[in-house]
Amino acid sequence: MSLRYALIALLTGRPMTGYDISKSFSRSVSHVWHAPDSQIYPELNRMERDGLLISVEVPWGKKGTKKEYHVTDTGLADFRAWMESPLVPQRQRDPAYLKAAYFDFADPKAVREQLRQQRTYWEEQLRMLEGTRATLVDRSHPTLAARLAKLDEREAELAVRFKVYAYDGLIAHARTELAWIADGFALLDELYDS
Amino acid sequence: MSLRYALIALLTGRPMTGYDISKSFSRSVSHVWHAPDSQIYPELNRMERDGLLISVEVPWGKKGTKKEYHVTDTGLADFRAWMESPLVPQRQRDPAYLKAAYFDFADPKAVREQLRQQRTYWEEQLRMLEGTRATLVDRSHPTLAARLAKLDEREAELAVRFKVYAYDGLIAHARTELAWIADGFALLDELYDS
DNA sequence: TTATGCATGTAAAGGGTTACATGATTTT
DNA sequence: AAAATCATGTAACCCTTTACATGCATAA
Repeated sequence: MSLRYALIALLTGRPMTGYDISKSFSRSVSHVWHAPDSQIYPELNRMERDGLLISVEVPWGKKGTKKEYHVTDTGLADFRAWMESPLVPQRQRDPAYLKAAYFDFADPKAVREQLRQQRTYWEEQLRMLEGTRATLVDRSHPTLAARLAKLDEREAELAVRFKVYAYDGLIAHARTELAWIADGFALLDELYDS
Repeated sequence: MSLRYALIALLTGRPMTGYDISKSFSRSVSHVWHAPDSQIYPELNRMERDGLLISVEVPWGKKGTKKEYHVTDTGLADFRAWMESPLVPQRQRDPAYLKAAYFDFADPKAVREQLRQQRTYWEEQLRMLEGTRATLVDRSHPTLAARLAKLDEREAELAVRFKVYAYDGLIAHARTELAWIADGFALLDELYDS
């Protein structure tokens, strides 16, 4: 059910087409939420049916049109209600920890290779998160900038600070993963090499 | 697909019934993986059909029997293959970060209440994780103890160290969440109270 | 004898992934 | 003229959740 709130959140910045949203979801927004096209378009239709969004037909090229989605008052009220509802704790289901607990079943070389892949992945994540964080701080992030234009300075300050706060959480998480991976290499050295 | 490997992992410790597994999944094992009864029993049947497990009928009470599942050689080979296969990075989809990025849409009082709930949840998680970690270190953890009985000291050392390593990752994660939550309270104080 | 625990599921619905499908528009 | 981008989906499958269903065994 969170997909629909991720969509409303995005659309509070500016009206977008399904395609725009899809692109956002494969770029910086994907740090906070991800969904493929095939999930986005049907959900937008359901949300319009439920009155959370309205679509406006906008000309595209010579003959075509595209649908730009706007958040309705109902949609915004729904979003606020969700924002204030208690957060259901996520169940642990990360294969990385499951695998780590049973590393003794795998060849140490294969384990090292996996740790290297994980390290590369999280280093890249961290780099992107820090890059996006910087664009939030200097207010150059496109979606954020669009939203800030509609707000006064006090409101803009809040919007920016909370987004930076969310990114700080993601960055801390990435750094924790990297530290754990480094510990993994050290453990392998201790258990197998010496 | 990881559920089946979580099940094999558990069953390498000792043969179990679906009920035993279900109980493990709602106790300490849930830190690493979680699944409800309704997912476990059908999956065990599919795994037996696929030759990864065999079930042995064991008497239970006067008339009844229960099915104890054992990992087959095929199952173990499959598990090892999975252990050495590359880890697919998990897509980010945690509502906590999504919400945090839009805290300006919610009433500060409601936000504080959510942070309190999150803090309580993670404090409890941390307490449980540290408790379980201790039972791994002193080898009193029941499932681990059962497995260690079948291993020599060198193998036992590896099994224990990797499990502790996995828990260290989970503990670091919980601490990172708690630090982030504390930062959230500080941010609210700064933005709304002074 | 009543409550708790042990044992094993089915059914329906929701959410997510992967693959496929199609056509217009803009850029090179 | 070809390639990249914009635009909008459908279909099938898989995994997970929630709710329901049933009955025996053992301990208080």
